[in-house]
Amino acid sequence: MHTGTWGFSEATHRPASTTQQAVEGIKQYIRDNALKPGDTLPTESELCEELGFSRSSVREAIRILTTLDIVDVRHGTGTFVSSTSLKALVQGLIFRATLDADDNLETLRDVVEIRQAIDLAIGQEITAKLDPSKLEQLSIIVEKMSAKRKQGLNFAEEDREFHQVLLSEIDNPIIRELNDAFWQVHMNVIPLRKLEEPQDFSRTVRAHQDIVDALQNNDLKKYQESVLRHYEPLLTSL
Amino acid sequence: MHTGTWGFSEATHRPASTTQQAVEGIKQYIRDNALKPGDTLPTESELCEELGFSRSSVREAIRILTTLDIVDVRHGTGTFVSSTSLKALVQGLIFRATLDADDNLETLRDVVEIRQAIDLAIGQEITAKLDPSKLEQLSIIVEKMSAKRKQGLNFAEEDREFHQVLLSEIDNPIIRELNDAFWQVHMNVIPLRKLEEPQDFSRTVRAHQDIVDALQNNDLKKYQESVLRHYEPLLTSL
DNA sequence: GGTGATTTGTACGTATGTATT
DNA sequence: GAATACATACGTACAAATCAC
Repeated sequence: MHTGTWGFSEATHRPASTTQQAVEGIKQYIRDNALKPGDTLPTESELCEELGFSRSSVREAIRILTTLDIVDVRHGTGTFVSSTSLKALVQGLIFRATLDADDNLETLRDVVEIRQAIDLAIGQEITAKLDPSKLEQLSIIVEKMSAKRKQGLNFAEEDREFHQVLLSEIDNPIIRELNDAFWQVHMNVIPLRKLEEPQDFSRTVRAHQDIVDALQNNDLKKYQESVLRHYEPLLTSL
Repeated sequence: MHTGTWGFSEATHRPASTTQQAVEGIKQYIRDNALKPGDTLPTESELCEELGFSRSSVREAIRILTTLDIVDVRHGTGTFVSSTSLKALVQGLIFRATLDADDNLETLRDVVEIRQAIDLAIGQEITAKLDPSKLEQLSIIVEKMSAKRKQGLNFAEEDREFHQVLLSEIDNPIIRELNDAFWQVHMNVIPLRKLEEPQDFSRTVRAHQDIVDALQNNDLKKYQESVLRHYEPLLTSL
């Protein structure tokens, strides 16, 4: 039983649409020519000739591949191979979260729970690969966060950077991308809700500091407690 | 600083393309009319009027939303709201895996590692929500797996079902979907590689039985050991 | 079962906006 | 600024699938 790319078991073996054929054709072109991220693809008209499909079909195929972040189109310049990311996951989850934004916030809570689960799951690898220079980086970021908070400024970028540096020692790139993807979803959904209380910001900064401290002591248990404390104010408010 | 849906900080505030406007328009239409999965959207021509864009732009927008599994298009019938899934994540990761299929299998290893991490992370919730009827279901599935293995048959569907039932008690739907998404990626990528050895299949069946046993004893530690054993043959071969 | 109406799918032509040289 | 190459947008026509009558 072959189930195709989507994992369905399509009983009806309908011939793939022209657009889908074009999608597969372009994917195959990338593989055959071993194109790397940043490499240019043929122009739309060239792709039309190459694949034997009309402009419309090729364009719709390119839209699909753009959405999956497999290619990157720059107006007036050309089409390029993209370093595939989890952009589509982010978009899909943000839309889902905005659907029920008015009456409940389940999706946001789910997202935060997963961020917490990821941070907990990587605890062992993180503490094992302790790197003094990374710890130094983390400390500096927390200081910046603290400074911004005292000025009443938003420290979202520092927050993102903190978690990225924290994950930078993790071998598995997909975990790193999932981590950032859920961070993006989280931050895009938060504005739809009422803002956090000021005391929560203060607690958040302290929680980041706790994580650094735990890592400095190479203390897995304390790390996990700090992670739980980091997300606690959010989860209880949801 | 507003960063838009993608989390970028676009310095150049270029006006969104017509296609992107159409995407947002259709999303907004779904929200405004509180459409639920399965509900029909206006026809393409009606959407063109409603949004004021040409058919091509609306079509490309629909392609994007189809890729994100936000809408579902049926030829000759109409366009429907879809229950958003992680289909796009699956497609993107499968493509990534096929890129380096010939020389290495990093992506497959990364995917298996994440499956393992998810199964480990849910251990506490799983063992806490022990349900005899679910355990019964799991036992039956393992028996089916065992029977199929002895006949030399593929038991992928039973494997999928096992992990779905295992996760069915988890509250967080996104975790359930992630679990299934990574299962799909895993199974779609496996055929690109050499088949597993027969003794691995036997070990896999036993590992599933071990998981059921651990849950029957409500033994978290044994559950985690079983999960590790479940993925071990795969990870070492990668 | 067949026919026509409806809806999406494909093709092509033309004009316009955009970036590079 | 001009020329070129490219993507973007729109409109129209027809093909293919589906459904109701």
